[in-house]
Amino acid sequence: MNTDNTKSQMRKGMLEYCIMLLLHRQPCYANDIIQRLHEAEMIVMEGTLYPLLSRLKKDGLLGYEWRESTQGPPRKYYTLTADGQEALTQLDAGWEEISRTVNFLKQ
Amino acid sequence: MNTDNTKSQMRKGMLEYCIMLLLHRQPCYANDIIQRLHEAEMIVMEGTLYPLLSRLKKDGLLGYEWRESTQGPPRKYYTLTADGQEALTQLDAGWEEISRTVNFLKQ
DNA sequence: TACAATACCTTGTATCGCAAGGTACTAAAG
DNA sequence: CTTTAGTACCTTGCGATACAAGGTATTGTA
Repeated sequence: MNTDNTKSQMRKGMLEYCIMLLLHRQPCYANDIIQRLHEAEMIVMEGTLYPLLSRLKKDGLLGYEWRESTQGPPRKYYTLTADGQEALTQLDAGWEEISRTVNFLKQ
Repeated sequence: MNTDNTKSQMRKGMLEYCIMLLLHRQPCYANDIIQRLHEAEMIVMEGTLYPLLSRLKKDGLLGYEWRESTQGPPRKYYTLTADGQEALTQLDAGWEEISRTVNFLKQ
């Protein structure tokens, strides 16, 4: 079997939650997010992250501001909006529910 | 925002894991699975479950046997194969990893 | 024989993660 | 001034999945 694929599927949707958890603490730009999630043992690809950030921005959950960089082009620093905070609260509940379900099934 | 969709996405892939956790304990047929997962607060649709069971069967993770029913047509009772047990162990590790990641990000 | 209940399965749609590739800006080297 | 390397942002095409809706087959009862 290809458990890698299944594990990848298990991460689906979790990414959105993890990114919002991250931005809840501090503004980040794309490479920040990739690196910090990597430290948390969650691998994210660029091709996954950018469309996700754009979607959350479009849904009003994220905002961003441009900041200059000393070593290259300017960066988009994303932050949680008020709606984003509220959505995060609901996703916290969703995570708790999944967690309860798994622990219940595992006994 | 539509957090329902996000929650649905968060469950993606988890379903496979939860079903295997369930079958690890006892053989079940489709409606058993739907009902037991419902008790564990995880909603599954028929149109989701049947293709998933077929796929796991095809991958050699599940086997099944027909059993007569006193109230209707016979039922397919699915069980975990040896390969399925092994895959379940790997998925346990995957779940632990995700769980660690989320808890790390939540501090 | 007709009908309802149960059980299994298929098709079409939307969404997502990912690999690959592309564009634009900055700074340093020639 | 031009070229090159590095950084940052974004898009396209593909495979996989959950779900809604609809279909088929078997059983028992009226």
